[in-house]
Amino acid sequence: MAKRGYHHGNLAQALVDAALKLIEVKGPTGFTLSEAAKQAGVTPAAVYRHFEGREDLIAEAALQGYRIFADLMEHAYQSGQPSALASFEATGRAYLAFARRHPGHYVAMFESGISVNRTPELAMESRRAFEVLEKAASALSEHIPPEKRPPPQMVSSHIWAMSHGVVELFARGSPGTKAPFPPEDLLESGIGVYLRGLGLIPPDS
Amino acid sequence: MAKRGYHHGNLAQALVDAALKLIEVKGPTGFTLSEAAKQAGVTPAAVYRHFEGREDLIAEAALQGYRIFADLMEHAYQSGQPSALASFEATGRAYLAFARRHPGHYVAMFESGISVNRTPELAMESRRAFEVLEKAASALSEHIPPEKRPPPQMVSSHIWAMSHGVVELFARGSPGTKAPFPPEDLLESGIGVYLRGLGLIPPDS
DNA sequence: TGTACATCAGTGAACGCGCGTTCACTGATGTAC
DNA sequence: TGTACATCAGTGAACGCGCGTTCACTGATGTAC
Repeated sequence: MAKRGYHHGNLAQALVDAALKLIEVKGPTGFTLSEAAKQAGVTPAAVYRHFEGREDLIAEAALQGYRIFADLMEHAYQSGQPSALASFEATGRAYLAFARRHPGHYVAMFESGISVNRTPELAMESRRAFEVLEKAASALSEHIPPEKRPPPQMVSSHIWAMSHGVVELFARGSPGTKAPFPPEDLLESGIGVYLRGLGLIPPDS
Repeated sequence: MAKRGYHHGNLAQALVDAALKLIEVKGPTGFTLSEAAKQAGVTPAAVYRHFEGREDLIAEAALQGYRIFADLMEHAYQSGQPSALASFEATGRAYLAFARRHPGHYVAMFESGISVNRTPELAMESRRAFEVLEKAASALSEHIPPEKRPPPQMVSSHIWAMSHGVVELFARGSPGTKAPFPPEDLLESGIGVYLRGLGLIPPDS
């Protein structure tokens, strides 16, 4: 990162970092290639030495986000072992923690409009992340009597939806929406009620 | 709407409609004032006879969306009366139905970046919509023993989050995300599990 | 019913702007000998 | 260790574009008499 005069040293990553900062601050719309270049102390043309163009730069930011996200989810899953319930709850918390700690990445991944099928690598990393959630849901399902057991993919979809909804509506400075509760509490309690509904937590705990 | 030569007749609404169509098709980013004007068969400058500018046009589209949304929610709430449970479930379904039937409005309201506090009218209509959800949650809470009753606003936040998450992740042609289940089923079942978790539906139904 | 005129709702040309992208270039770096 | 040279990673000027917005204008509409 040390600037050595003419050559930058690590421009590619500096551009990604600048892009992430811009996306975080000004939204996916506010990001421009020129501004990111300026932020990195470089001419817009220099970007083309490292990326194919604007879209490609966002895609790289998203890819790095999915990598961090998947790692975080996997780590959270492991941390709850061998309890299926603890693992599941940990991944839910990890989702929100990621969104809060890496808002630029989160927006690049979910709101920038880039398709996860843009490159095989991107598709792979996003699958890796969500497979953790599905695996956690699957293990959890084992504790439900088969006749009233919903498909694990449905369970993971529910949790994903609630997590994403909490992030979008309450965790960000969403315009004009004041959060009635801390997002962490909201997600925690929401998942709690949900798990109780699955019969996995005693009704009066 | 009939075009009477020089004068348009109902240009303001035609512009809103064009904006909604554009937002629906090309996302909140894809919308431009010029394009909307062209769509309506009019010069960009003509827009300024009816709106203060680009933002004002989006705000009007969002306002109309909140009006429809609030009406729909209120109607759904009424339709479930006098059962608190039926009312609650109906409002959840109405949320998703609105998002599907009015995708342009939905995006203008929740993804265009316009603040709900932009005008008092906008703030009022959005409050009206979400107060229905809170009222439904409140009535529902009456059926829960006080000592294990969560704050109604928390319950409505949970449902709002899950609804919004389902819409964003599974109901739209979200890039690269294939829906594992129909969004309607996903939301219905998710709310079902949640209500069971609140003890409002018998565990084995 | 017919005419004069004020009001209204458009036009079309022009603006300044920042954007993404291209191109020939050049200064810095690193390697072969 | 020193020099020649290929490669690399930047520059800076230029482009065409569509954007939002402004302005003086003009044709259409509707009303008073």
